[in-house]
Amino acid sequence: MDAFFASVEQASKPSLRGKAVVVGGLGPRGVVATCSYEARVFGVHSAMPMGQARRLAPNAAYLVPRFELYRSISEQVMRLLRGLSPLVEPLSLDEAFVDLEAGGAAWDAESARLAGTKLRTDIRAVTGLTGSVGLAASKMLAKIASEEAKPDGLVLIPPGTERTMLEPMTVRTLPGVGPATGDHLRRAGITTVGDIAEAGEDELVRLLGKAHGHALYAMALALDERPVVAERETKSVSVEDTYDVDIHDRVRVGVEVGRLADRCVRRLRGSGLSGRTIVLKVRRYDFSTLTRSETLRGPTDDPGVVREAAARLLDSVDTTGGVRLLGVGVSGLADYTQEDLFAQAAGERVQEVAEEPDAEPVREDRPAPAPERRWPSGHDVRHVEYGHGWVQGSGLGRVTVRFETPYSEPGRVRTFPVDDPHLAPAEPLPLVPAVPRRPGEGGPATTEAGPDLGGETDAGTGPAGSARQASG
DNA sequence: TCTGGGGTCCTCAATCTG
DNA sequence: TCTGCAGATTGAGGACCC
Repeated sequence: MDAFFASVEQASKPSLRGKAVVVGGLGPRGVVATCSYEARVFGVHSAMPMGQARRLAPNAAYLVPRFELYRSISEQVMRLLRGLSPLVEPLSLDEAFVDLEAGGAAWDAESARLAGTKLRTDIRAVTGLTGSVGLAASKMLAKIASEEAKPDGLVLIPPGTERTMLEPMTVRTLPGVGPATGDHLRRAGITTVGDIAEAGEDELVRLLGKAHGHALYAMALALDERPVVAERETKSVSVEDTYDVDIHDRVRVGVEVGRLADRCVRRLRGSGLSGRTIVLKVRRYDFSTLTRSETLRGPTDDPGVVREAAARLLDSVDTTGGVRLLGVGVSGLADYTQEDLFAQAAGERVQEVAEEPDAEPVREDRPAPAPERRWPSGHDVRHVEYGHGWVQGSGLGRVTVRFETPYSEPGRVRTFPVDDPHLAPAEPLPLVPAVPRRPGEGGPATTEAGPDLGGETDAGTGPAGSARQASG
C-alpha cells in the first residue's frame, strides 16, 4: 500500500486530500511513522524526528496513528490476497508476498500482469486506496519491483533480465543492507550491486561474516530461493515506552518496569503464549541502550514471575543520569499449557494481571493527569447537532473539530469546550460506503462492507504490496 | 527539540554438558 | 577420576525492517 497510514487518513478526511499529512508520535520525542507524498516533497520521511518534520513542513496536518483502523483495512486487503493464493506472507500491515503460481492465479509473465492489475482494481474498490504491485520470480525481486512501482503502479521484472536490472542499482536497494552495511561496503569500494557480484563470495564473507556475506552475494546474482511462508511463529513479545522526560528516580524506574511487565504479560496471554526468557531493555539519557536477560527453568505467563525477573535484571543496571526508554520482553516462547505444568510443579501462585487499560506512562515533571477528557488529533468524534467529524486539535480547555465524513465534501471547523456533553468519541467510518449485497452476487469488489471496526482484532495480520510470481 | 515501537536474525564470548 | 573437546545454550549487542 502506498504511504499507508497517511493514505487512510486522507481517505477518511476529505479536507486532507492533496495535502501534506504526517502520521506519528506527537510527543516531544515522537518520530514520523508515515507521511503522504505531498509531505515528502518537503523532505519529510519515515523515522524522522517529529520536531524536524514540523520545521520542514510547518503547515502539514499532524496526526496520531489509529492502528485499529489500519488493521481492519489491512485485513480487507489480506482477504483479497488470499483469494489469489493460499500462500500469502504478510511483512507488515501494508505489505505482503503472494505466491501467485501456488494459487493458480498466474503461470507466466502475462497472466501475472493480469492478476496484478485486477488486484490493484479490487484493492481500490474495496478500500478506496491505491496499492502498488511488484511481480517477479523471487521474493527479493518482487520487493524491489514493488518499491519501483510506488506510488500507484505495477512493475514486472521479466525473467532473464534480473541481473542486468540489478547491476547498476545501489547496494542499499538489496533487502538487509542498511546504513551500517552500506557504509561498510562503501569503505571497501563496493557501491553497486554489480560491485558485489564482482567482488566475489569470499570477499563478501570476509567483509560481512558468513550468513550476511553468503546471502548478499546470492542476492547480487539475483538468486533467491526463499519460499513464501504463510504461517510464521511469533518468537518474542515485548513492550516498551519512551518517556517525554528522562526518569531519574530509581523507585519510579522500578514502578515503570513493573507496569511494562504487566502489559507484556497481558499481550503474551492474549496470544495464548508463555515464555522462558525475560528481557529488560534500558535506553539511557545518552541514547546508549543495554539489555539484560534471564532464562527461567520453564516457560511462564505469570505476571508476578515476569515482574520479579524484570526487577532482578534492573538491579544489575546503572541508571544514574536518567533513562529515556524502558522495555520488557519475553522470548523462548512456548504453548500456553506448558506454563501450567511448570507453575504447578514449582508451587508458584498464578497471579492475575491487573486490568489496567494500558495507562499512560508516568511523565516526570508533570502533575498527575487531570480527569479531563482526551481528544487525540485525528480521532473521530460525533456531535449531537453537527454529526460526524474528527479532532483537528485540542488544548487550553478547547477542542477543535472538523465535521466531515469519508464521503462528504471538506467540512466546516468548530471549537468546543473539552467537556462539552454533546461531543463524544466515535468509531471510524468505512472508507468506502457499504454496498448492500444483491442476491447471487459474489465478487469481492462489490460485497465488502468496509472495515470491521470495534471488537478485538488479531495482531499480526497484514496486507499487500508486492506479489510473487512463483519461479519454475 | 534529534533519534518510536515491535519485531527478526546474526555474531561473539562465556559457560554448561556429555 | 581427571582432562580435553565439541556442541549447545545463554547473554549481550548490533543491524535491519516496516
